[in-house]
Amino acid sequence: MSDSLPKHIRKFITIDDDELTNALTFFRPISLRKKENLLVEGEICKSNYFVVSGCLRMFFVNEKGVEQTVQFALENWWLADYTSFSAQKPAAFSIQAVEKSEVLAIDFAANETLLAQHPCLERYFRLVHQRAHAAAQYRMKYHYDHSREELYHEFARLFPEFVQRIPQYLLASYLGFTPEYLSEIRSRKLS
Amino acid sequence: MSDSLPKHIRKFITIDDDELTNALTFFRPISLRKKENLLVEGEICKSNYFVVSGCLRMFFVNEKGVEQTVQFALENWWLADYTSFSAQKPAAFSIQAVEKSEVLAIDFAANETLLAQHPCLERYFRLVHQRAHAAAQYRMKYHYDHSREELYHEFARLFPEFVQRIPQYLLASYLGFTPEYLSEIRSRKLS
DNA sequence: CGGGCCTTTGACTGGTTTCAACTTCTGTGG
DNA sequence: CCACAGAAGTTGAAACCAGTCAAAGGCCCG
Repeated sequence: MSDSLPKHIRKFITIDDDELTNALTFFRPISLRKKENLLVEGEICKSNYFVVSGCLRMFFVNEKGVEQTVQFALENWWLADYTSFSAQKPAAFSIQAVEKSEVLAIDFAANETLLAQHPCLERYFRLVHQRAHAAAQYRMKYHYDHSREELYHEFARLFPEFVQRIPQYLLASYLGFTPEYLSEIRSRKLS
Repeated sequence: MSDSLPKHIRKFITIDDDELTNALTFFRPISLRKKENLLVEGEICKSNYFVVSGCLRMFFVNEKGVEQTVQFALENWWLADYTSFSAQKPAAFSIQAVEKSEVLAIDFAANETLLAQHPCLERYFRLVHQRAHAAAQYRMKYHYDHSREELYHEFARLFPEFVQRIPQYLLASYLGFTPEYLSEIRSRKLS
């Protein structure tokens, strides 16, 4: 198993070696090929996923049958449909690997046991969710504050390597517009 | 002090009376008139706020000088600029009372002490942030899935009493469009 | 009773979508 | 290693959703 999760945990809390080692036994490694699914809309989101390497995306299919990407998760990010995971009820989203990926999964029940046995991890997950909450507030601000075209330029400025890494139609989907329009924006910028 | 916070805490965790009573001493009650500010953009978000009664909103001022509301908080919701609160750096948002409100505030330093003395509250805040994170995922879905007009009808269907309670221009701001357009939507529905 | 804020209405504008056709890239099997 | 099929990206024209601006009307609160 990679050591990226223990390293990530220690960025947020202090925890001794024995307890950390034991905690890690609750996680299950999963290897994914490109486009392989971890969760399909309508199923129950059984696990919370930590990305060791690669990239996941969460999406849903809208009324017109088009896939709308709502979130990406790169290395060291957690991802799940938390409404589904928390209540163990059907998910509104699907989760899929954008590229070949390694993730660590923790099931709902294992998660409860883990936190009961190692209460110090409550703090870790509190900080992880608080950070995600903060990020969601900023993300809403970006959407309110910018036109679609500006969203693209902002995103490309903030995450230039990521823009290279993923296909354009996924980026367009994430930013909330059509691949055709993204194509137009890009050609405009070149001239 | 109202008992709404202890009740809320006990919806999420079990905690004995003494510990809960002591924990409550860390919070400071604040009364707000309509339009009174708790936080102004550029200041540091010193506290996390729990709404006992009334309604808060978080907003920023865009390049055109227009206030954009990104979030409301009703009874039993927590609100803060969590980027600013976590790092104690200048806020990107302002927080203001929409109507006469009673809130409980906990300062950054008091929050750290509270959690150190009462680690069981890490779980409470973990669950609160996880719920907020889940809500943010659904909110993004709504924005991707619906036109502006549909957003209004969905919102009015889900929170009819709230639509009555707040002025239209704030609702328009929250849904991401202009008061003029909201007015047009409403007149269309009547005929 | 008055003033200012909120809401409504209408004409015009433009950013973005839709649709369809075409080109380029990618990967998989022969 | 090449060929080919499907996926991804580009281009352009027409349509539309929603914003902007300006002006008038309603309503709350002092």
